Amino acid sequence: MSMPGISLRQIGFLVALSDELNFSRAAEACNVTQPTLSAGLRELEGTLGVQLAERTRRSVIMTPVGREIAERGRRLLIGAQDIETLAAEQSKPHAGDLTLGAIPTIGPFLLPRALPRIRDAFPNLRLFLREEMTESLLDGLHGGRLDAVVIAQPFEIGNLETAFMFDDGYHLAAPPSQAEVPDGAVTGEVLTGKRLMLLEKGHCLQRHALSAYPGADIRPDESFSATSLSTLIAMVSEGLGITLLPDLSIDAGAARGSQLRLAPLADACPRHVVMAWRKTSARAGLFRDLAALLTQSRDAMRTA
Amino acid sequence: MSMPGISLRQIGFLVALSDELNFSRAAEACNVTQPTLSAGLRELEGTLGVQLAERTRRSVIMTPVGREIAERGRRLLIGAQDIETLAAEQSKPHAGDLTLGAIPTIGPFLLPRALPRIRDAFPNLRLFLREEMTESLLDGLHGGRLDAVVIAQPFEIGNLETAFMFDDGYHLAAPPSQAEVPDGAVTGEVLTGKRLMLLEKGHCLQRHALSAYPGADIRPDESFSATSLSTLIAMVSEGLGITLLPDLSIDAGAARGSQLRLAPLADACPRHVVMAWRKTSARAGLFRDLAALLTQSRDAMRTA
DNA sequence: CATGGACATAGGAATTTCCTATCACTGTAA
DNA sequence: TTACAGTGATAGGAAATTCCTATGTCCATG
Repeated sequence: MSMPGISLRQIGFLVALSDELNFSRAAEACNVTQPTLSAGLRELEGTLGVQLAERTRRSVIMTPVGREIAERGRRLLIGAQDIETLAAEQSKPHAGDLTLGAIPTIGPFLLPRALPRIRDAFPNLRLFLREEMTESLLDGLHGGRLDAVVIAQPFEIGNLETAFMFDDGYHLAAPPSQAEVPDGAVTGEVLTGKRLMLLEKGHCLQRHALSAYPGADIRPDESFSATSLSTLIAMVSEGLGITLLPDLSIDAGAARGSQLRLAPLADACPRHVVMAWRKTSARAGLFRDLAALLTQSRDAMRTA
Repeated sequence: MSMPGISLRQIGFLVALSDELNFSRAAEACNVTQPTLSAGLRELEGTLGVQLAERTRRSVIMTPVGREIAERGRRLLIGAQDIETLAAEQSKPHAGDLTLGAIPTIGPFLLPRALPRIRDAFPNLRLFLREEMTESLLDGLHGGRLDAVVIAQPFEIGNLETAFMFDDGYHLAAPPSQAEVPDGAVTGEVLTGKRLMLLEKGHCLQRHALSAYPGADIRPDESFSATSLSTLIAMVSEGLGITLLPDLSIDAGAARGSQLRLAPLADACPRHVVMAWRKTSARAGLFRDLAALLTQSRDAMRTA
C-alpha cells in the first residue's frame, strides 16, 4: 500500500470548489483564504497531472475528470469522517452531533413526541432534524449531509442499511357532509372509483396511498395537490374531496379540531417505516437504538 | 462537508502498523523513520481520542478500534490511489503499472501467449503477473494488492465488476494403457462411477471439474492430489489414474510430449473465465480492453 | 470609463515536519 | 549474571511547508 501523493485537505478543496464553483466561497467553506485554496488546488492538479477546473475570469467550470474526482473525493471525505465518528463513538458512546432526516408525512408527527425519550436515553446527543422528501433525503445521506433518515418503504434502497420501525396504515378522511363514508372501520371497497386528493408530486405518500389497495381502481384527483398534510386536512374539511391519512398523523392529533369524518382502513397495505443509514456508517449501533426508541414512541401514541 | 482532522499519511501509518505489528518495519514500509511513524501515530491517537495500538516493550497489539479503523483506512487509501490512477489514466490512457492476478489453471496457459498482443496494444503498460488461488486473489483485489484478476466462475463475487472472456471446457485425460477411453470425442457417460485425480484443495478447478456433470456420480480420488496441472499430467502419464484437464491448458500444449490419451468432453459444463476488478476501480476501461485481448488470444490458440 | 468581483501571484512569518542521536526497557543467549 | 540485540519513546534542531496579507490582472457590467 504505497503512500498517497494527495491529501484529504486538497480533496476537501476540490469538493468545496465543485460544490460552490467559486474559489472565494469554496475557500470560506474550507475555512481558509482564497489564495490558499487556489494554491492547494493548483498543487493537486500538479500531483495528479490533470486539469480539474477551467478558470475563466468570470466563472469556474469543472472538467469531466474534475467532477469524477470530486465525486470520489466526497466519498473519501465521508470515509475519513466516519473514522473520526467511530473513534468519538468509542470514547463517548451515543454522544455528539447527529443530523436526522425524515419525510414530512412522518417526521412532524413522530419526532416531537419522541424527543423527550431520546433526550432521556442519550443526554449527550445533539439532534439536528430535517424534513425533506425521500429522494432528497437519500441524496443527503449519500452525500454525507445527513447521518440517518426515517423513510417509508417500499422505495429503492441503494447501498443502505435499514432497521424496521413500524407499519403505518391509513384512515379514510372525508368531509363531515359526505354521508357515504360510514362511521367506524371501513374496507377498501368504499374507495373504488373514487378520486383522492393527495400531496404534491415528490411526496412518497402520494405513491403509497395510491397503492394501498393494489389493483383497485383508485385515482388521484388531478385538480388538487396539497403541500403538507395539514393543508390536505384543511382541504378535506372544506369539502373539496376525500383523502387517505396515515394512522400516525391521526394518532398524533393532526386532525384534532377539524370536522373530519375518519374511518380506519384495516385492510389497506400499510407503509413500512424504517430508519436507514449508509452501510459504512460508524454509528449503526446508535441508529438501531434510536429506531427502537422511535418504535416505542409510536406504540405509546397508539395506546394513549 | 467539514474538513477532516486526520490525514491520509497518518492513516497510512496506521495501516502499515496493523500489517507489520512493528514500528520499525511499518516505518520502513512508509519510507519514514521509526520516530516519525511513532509521532504520527501518537498524533493520530490524539486527534481521534482513542488508543489504537497497545505498545508493550516487546510487541504491538492493535486495539479493536485500531483494527476497525485500520480496515476502514485501508479502503480510504485505496480510494485515494484510485483517484491518482484515474488522473494518470486520463493523461496517459492505458499506461502505468498494473498488477494482474490469475488462477494457476489459467494464467500460465493464457497470459504468456497474450503478452505480445498486450505489449503491442498498450506499449506503455507495465504488467505485473501473479498466480494465486481464487480466494487469495479476491483478498488481494479487495486489499488493493491486485488491480484485476482472471478467475473462473461460478464463484461468489463480492462487490466486483466482471467482464466475460470465454468458456473453458474439459478434456478427459487418461494413461495410454487405459483402453476404455476411446479416441475422439466422448460424453460424460464414460466418467460415471470413475474416480478423478484432482489438484490439491483450494484450486477452484477441483470443485469445477467435479460439477462438470451435475448429478453424475463422479468422485475425487482421495489418495492423490497434485500441486499443479503439469504434476497432474505427469501423474496421469504414470498410469496413476485419470483426470479432467481444461481445454485451454491442452490448446496451450500442456500435455505435449506426454503420452496421454485426450478426449474432448463436448457435453461438460464449461467454466466461465472472467476478468474481475473492484467496482470502484478507476481503470474499468483498461480492464475491459484487456479482457477483450485475452479473449482474442484464447481464440487464436483454438484455430492454430 | 469606472467599478466590483473574480482568480493568480508574491513575500515572509509561523508552524510543522522529520531527521539523527539517544534513551529506557526487555527478553535472550553466552 | 551479564552482554546484547531489538523494541518503542524522546529530544533538539534544520529544513520544508503552510498559509496569511497585500497586491496584481483581467473581465463583465453599468
